[in-house]
Amino acid sequence: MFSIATFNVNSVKARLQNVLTWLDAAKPDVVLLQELKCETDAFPRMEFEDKGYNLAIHGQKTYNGVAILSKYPIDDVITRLPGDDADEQARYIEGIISLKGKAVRVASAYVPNGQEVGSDKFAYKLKFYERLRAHWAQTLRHHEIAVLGADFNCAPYAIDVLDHRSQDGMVCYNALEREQLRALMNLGLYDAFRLKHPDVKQFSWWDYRGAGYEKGNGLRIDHVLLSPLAVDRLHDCIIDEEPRKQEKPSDHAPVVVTLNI
DNA sequence: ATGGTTGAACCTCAA
Repeated sequence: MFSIATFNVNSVKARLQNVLTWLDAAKPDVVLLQELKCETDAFPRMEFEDKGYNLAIHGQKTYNGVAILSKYPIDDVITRLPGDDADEQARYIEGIISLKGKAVRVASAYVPNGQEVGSDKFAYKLKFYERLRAHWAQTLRHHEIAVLGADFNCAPYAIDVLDHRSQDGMVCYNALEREQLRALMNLGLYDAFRLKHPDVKQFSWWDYRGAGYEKGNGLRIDHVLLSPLAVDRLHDCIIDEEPRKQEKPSDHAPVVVTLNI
C-alpha cells in the first residue's frame, strides 16, 4: 500500500510541530504541501529528512510556497505552471516518484483564493485554472499513474458546503470556479474522496474566524485528483481531522489517499 | 457581519 496526502499547512514554520506529530501518526509515503510561507532556503529540511523524506521545495517569501515530501526518490521536478512567464507566485510543483519499479507522477498546487468574486485576484484564479487544465491535458496523454493534490480553493458540489442555497455565489463556491474545477476533472481526473464516499459531507477547511471548526462550518476545497490508472489502484481516501483538533492548527486538514501499489 | 482569526512582516496584506 502506498499513501499520498495533500496538506495546506498555512506556514510550515508555524506548523512544524503540528505537522511532524501528524507525520508520525499517519506515516504517509508522499505529502503534497501548500502555503509554506517561507523561502526555499528557509525550509526546515532537516526535520523532515530525519523522518526519511526526500524533498522538492518551491518556496517564496511571506506567501504561497509548495513542496513534495517523499519516502521514495523524486525526479524530473518542475516548479512552473506553463502559460504565464510573468507569474512569480510559487503555487505549483510536480515530480516523478519511483517506487517498486513504477513511476507515479505527483503534483502539489495552491490555487489562488480569489479574495472577492470579480476582483483582479479572482481573474488570476480563473486564469490559473485554465493554465492547470492546459498543462494536465498534456500530462494525461502519458497514461501514467498520476496524482494532483491541491488546495483548489473551490468546493465542487452542493454537498461540499454547509448550506449551498445561501452560500452559492461566494468565493470558493461560485459557478465560475466550479466550472473551472469541473472542466479540469472532465479531462479525466477523478475526485478520490467523492469516489469513495459519494454521500459523506465532510470539510477540509474551516475559517479561524467565527470558530468555524467548532461550529462545523467549513468547505471541502482540498482535493486529491487521480488519473484513470491511479483510480484503478484506489483503496481509500480520508480527510484526517486530527491535526485540526490540536493546538495551533492549520485552518486546513490533510486529505489522504491510499493506493494499491 | 463595515465582523470575526491567523501568519508573516511591517506599521498591513492575504487568506
